[in-house]
Amino acid sequence: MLRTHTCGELRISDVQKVVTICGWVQRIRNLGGMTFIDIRDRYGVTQVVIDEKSSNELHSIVEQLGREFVVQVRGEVVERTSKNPKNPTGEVELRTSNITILNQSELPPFTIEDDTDGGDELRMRYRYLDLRRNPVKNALMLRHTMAQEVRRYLCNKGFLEVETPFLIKSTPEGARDFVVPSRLHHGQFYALPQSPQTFKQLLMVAGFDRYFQLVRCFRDEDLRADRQPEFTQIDCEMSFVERDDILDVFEGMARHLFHTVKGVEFDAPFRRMTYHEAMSLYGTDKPDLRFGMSFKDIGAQLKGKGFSVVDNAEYVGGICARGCASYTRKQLDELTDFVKRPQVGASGLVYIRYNDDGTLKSSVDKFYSADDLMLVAKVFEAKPGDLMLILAGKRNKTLPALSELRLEMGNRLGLRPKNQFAPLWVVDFPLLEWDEELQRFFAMHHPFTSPHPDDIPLFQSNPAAIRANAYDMVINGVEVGGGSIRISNRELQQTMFNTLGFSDDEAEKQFGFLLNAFRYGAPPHGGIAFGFDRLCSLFGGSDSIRDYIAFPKNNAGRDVMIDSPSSISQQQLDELNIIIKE
RNA sequence: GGUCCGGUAGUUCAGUUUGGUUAGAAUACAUGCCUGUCACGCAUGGGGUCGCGAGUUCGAGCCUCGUCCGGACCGCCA
Repeated sequence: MLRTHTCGELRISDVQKVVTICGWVQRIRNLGGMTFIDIRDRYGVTQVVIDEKSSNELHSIVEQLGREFVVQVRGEVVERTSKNPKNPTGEVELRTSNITILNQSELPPFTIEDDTDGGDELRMRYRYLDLRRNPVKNALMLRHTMAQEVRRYLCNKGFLEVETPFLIKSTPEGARDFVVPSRLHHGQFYALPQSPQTFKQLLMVAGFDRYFQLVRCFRDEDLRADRQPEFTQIDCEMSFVERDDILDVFEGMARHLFHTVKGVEFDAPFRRMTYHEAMSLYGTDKPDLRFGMSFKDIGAQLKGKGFSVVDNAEYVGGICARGCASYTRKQLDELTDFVKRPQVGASGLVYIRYNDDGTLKSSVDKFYSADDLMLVAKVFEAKPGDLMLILAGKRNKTLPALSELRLEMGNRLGLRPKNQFAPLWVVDFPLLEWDEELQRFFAMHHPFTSPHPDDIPLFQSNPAAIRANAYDMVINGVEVGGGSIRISNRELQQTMFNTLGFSDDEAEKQFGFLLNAFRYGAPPHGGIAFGFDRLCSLFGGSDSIRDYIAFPKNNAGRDVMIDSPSSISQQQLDELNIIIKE
């Protein structure tokens, strides 16, 4: 070893030891008579001191040093005369007689500091330098810890980690596949898995009754701050279980992670909310329960008073923002502009202000008497000082818009602190979604999700009303995981495919391997998959998952460091029998 | 496929509203001074294809069009 200690471990108890450390030059402070050099590695920063009495040879080496030079420093650990309480190693320093330059460094394009001067693009291009910075390094360390704890918990519960193939076949439904041309089979292609869904079901048929995998998944769709084309799932499946068995095991996993990684405990069981309840109370299937402000339907109180926007609306609902009656005209206009943005899509905003003196003032006083408004205030259980915000319109447009408004008010009122966590299960999702454009049903979760047993007759009469035996874990408004009890019956699976518009032939061609497997004794099974990158960013208190991935891609799906994707040679194209269309 | 924002010193930005002398600041870097700094301090200095191309104009960092790159979002993401 070129070192005896890391840059993060020397303490006052090490005084008088002669040690050797290796690391990068963080900063040089030359005070004339004496020079301080901060040496950094993964573990911390240690100060090296060189004084006037040192040899000329040492001084000439120090003169050559620059930022990010890699050095080996040998010296005696001494107690500092002026200590730095901000640094864990700040009570000691290394009095050196010997510095070896292991490698020089060009001047890096941005400073390697917690608050760097580098912009996003530059830091992505020089990701290996960005990874030297504490915030990014700590994010990856958090990810490591979480991966370890996931494995420890699931291993203790008897889960077996099994790897599944990456070169598989393209299937319809769901996201766009990444595709890999086959050289050995002209005109044929592998696809990269969007998830190991069918393989983990086959593992259940194989009798591996508790499976998990920390696995890369690939989806060729446009990116967002919380979406990468390749991302990691904690993928799990269990046999001989019912829904609540799975919820119990994985609520346990979440608790284990919160306990070991964040020191956070939850006394009560995670709240369980039906999809229907989540939509009507919060306008979304992933409500942020760090704060209340749930929706109240006030159609009954407001309709029939001559205000056409409300009278013609399918849905009239609102939220009550406590203590916001003092909002100025400007603030109310901002909120109106907010809900009218195309991304939110409401046509306008009605407010009712409950003044401190007990009177009510609204933007629609023309249509409503004080008594009318008081009835609304009663529904909201509003008190003097509160502000009621109301939207009206089509139900499936207004609920999501009101959800956006609720989150915006939560942000404005500071009700969404990063270090508070509100987990819940959302259950009883619809099995199917009707696509107006294509005039067909799509599986809301995926085509292997089993319907609620009571709802199976509805396949004939009203498929849209079928509830799925599916569930999501939601934390702070983020869908961190989701799963379902699967169909393990060949006939029911075929009914499902038929409802989705597959002919028997097509189903056989696409999913024959699974249907065949179901001929040979498939156990009842179900599972769940967690978005590991999202889970990490949630634990780390960040909205972007990119910091939790060592080498992420930018928002156009490019890796700007290695410059991919890129062209390939004509020879490679020829081997693959591929012609690029101009 | 679409909408919006940005591209000026190594870096982060100002300057664009109203076209006009030598394009600024901070930081980084270099040199000098400084024996307890830890965002060291002080002084001095170097550093620019104003993303690229075309156009308008006597004159373009600034206006117009195109294009490339980056960021956020909508669609999309079972």
